[in-house]
Amino acid sequence: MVQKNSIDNKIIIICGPTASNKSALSMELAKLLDTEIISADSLNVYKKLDIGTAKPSKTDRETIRHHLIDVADPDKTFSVGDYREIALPIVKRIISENKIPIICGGTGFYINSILYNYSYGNINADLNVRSKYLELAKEKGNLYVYNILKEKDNVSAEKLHFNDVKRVVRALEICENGTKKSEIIDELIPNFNYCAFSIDFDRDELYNRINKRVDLMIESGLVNEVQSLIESGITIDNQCMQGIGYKEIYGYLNGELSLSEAVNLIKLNTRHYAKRQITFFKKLPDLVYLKPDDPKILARRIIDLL
RNA sequence: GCCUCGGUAGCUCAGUCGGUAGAGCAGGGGACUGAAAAUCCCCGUGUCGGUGGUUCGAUUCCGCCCCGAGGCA
Repeated sequence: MVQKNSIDNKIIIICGPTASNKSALSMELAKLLDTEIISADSLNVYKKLDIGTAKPSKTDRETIRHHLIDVADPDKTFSVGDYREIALPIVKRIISENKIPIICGGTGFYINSILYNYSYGNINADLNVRSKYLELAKEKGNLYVYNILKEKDNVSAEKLHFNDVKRVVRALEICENGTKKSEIIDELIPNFNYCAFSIDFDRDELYNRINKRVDLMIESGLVNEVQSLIESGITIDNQCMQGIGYKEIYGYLNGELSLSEAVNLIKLNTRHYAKRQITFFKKLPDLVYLKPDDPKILARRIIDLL
């Protein structure tokens, strides 16, 4: 066990692209620090999505307490707001027990919700507003909807591309509820004294790891997992089915793709996703990049750095 | 052996009536305030198979050669 010094408000963040060994590192670290892990992953929150989300194993979860895993049913929507509402109290509780919480995950958007007091306009998702504008965009084009936003909140519109329909619609959603997105002024000061780490694989190596991992998921029964989700009534319209690995296998089971086409697509989409994650995390201040190594060694190194 | 069609970006291909070339995909970079594994934006120099010839100038026309696909013997 490692001596705990002044850990006021201290948290550890293990982030970075998919397939970079974050979970293994967090496990080692949690063991050494005798603490708990808070997952920051937009699909780990869903029950029944295990293989395709590379969810931590039962054994790992019995050894170290994990949070924000299996907190939503697959037919439900889930948002950053939901995430923060559950995660923040847990982080605070662990700190109050004089331990250092470990946030581990690849969803930078979720990590930010813990780190900063984003208000998100304090407005919930409004499915009616969304579908209204989405349909309008389909009928009359993205630019048409964008121009509506321009009238209602020009400042926000200026910051968005007219094709970025989801963000345009979200901005309109905020308008419909009285405020303007551009009037949100959040002071972005970290809530915690954080140390953030990411394992920095060479791009080629990371992509190899991704390809192998996808093959492994298929071997482990991803197709069956998707099949049983479908049998339980989940469709492509459910939010969780937007997950990489799920939408492609859905396409295969639907007869739109051959299995090998689906698998190749999963690999491709995962690579693209990893690249987006890398870009996102570049903006996290003071992120420490670790050279790839055995998780136990990396965990030790992190403790030395604390 | 003869005939035909190909050989252009990592891949699939377009194109230049002769003035050294451009799409999609891959790949790279970026954005990100309640869908984020989502959504969106930007980035294209490559002995135009090789070699001779014609020409002010050839990837483009002509000859020969090499490679691939098909056809006839």
